[in-house]
Amino acid sequence: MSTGNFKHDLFSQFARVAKALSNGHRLELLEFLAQGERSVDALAQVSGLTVANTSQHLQQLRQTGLVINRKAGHKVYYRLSGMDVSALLGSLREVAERHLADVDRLVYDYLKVKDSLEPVPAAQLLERVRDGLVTVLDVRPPEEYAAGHLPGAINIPLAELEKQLDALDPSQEVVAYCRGPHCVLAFDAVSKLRERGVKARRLDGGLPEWRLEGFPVESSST
Amino acid sequence: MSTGNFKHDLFSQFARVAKALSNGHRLELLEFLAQGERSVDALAQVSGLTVANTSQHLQQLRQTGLVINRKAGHKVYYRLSGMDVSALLGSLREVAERHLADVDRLVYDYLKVKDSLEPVPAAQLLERVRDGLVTVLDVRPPEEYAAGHLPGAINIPLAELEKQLDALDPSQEVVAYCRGPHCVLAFDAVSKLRERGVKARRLDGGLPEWRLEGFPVESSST
DNA sequence: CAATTATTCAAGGGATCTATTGAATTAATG
DNA sequence: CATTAATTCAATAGATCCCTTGAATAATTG
Repeated sequence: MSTGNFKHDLFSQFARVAKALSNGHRLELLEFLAQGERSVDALAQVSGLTVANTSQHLQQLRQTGLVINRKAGHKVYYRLSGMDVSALLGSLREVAERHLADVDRLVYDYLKVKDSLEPVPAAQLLERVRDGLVTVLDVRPPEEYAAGHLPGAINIPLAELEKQLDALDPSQEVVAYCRGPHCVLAFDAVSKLRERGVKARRLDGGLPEWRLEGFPVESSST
Repeated sequence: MSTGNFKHDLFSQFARVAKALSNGHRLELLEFLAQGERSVDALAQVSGLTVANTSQHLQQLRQTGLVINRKAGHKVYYRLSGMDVSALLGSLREVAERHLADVDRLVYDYLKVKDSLEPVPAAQLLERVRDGLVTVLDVRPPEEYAAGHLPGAINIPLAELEKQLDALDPSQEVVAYCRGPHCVLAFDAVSKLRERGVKARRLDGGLPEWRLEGFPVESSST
């Protein structure tokens, strides 16, 4: 009977994919890649890993089909192989948050205390942008903003926020977002804005989650 | 700055969950558990693993919150901790099938050749059952059927199928299902039925996927 | 063509994972 | 209360994973 072998082989393949996700550094790399395409050394910089180490992790991700790369000049650019990878990461995040007490506590301690308000659902934000009611604020680094952002969003990286407060219309509510549901940038931005008396909330999820819902994404790259 | 530590800790936790999924045997155990609650030795039997080994794998799954257990008599029964775990497994499956050439080939060689017809979507099956147009056939072992099955489905394990052909109304189309999208039982059942001249198709997905769509599940256990 | 930049390759030690074995718990049974 | 059944625990060897280091490969630049 080859059916036993088939099942075994199939599950082994699924396990390969899970194994690629079974390392914190690789998950972090994937979150960066979910913002857009990036070169190896750019990823090494933002993740704080050695270049060689980054390269090896990326190759593992590539061998399991989670990312693909292209060579341009003497740089190699990696990106997610599809939005289904973002969906998988979202599933993983959700299960971890729901069933691991450690995660729940971490999230509560570091994030929830900073923002007791409910985040704005993506669909609702879209409506309110159409009606001109809110300013959408992207607090990620400019490279990530350039690679893709919410339509009409303005980009003020967190570090610049205090200096550029006047770029915001004080009569409008601000909705801030960054890389994903657990990215601290948007939490910090919202809390800073509120201290300055600006009405601010967080988007529910970051750019990858917005994309996954099928909403339009603007790109500055020409 | 504690934000770096927070991110690191968080991704490490996500990685723990992925690590629990990074072994073929554990994935197989999870697929069995997605059918319903089962004891350790029942799982050891169907998976072909040692009892001690099965127990250790189950404990790893438990430590990452993917399964929970309850003690009854001197048996311990494990089950999935939630349907989000089924959803995560589905995501993993989908990504693997879409991006790993090996999986695509495996599935094609072992399954697609057996059933060139498109499977029936769950929603469509529900309609046709209401109209009394189809016989729903559950080809899993009786324990799994007892733990939960599609409303009105009859249970004929694959091995019994030839003997019990007369239990099927020959004028009706049969829709067969089993444990999931890659479970061979339903594929084999459909092909056997067609050889006997019975009009047969497969359900798209198994019981866990049916549940995930929010459709009703019947249970024989009293 | 030599020098530089970005990435990959190769080898190593230390840690972690897996399956096996046999003993230890725990709860039911006679 | 001794016995049995189901599960877990503990210890072990072999495999795999992770990071570091230093060299090798390509593509670009002067």
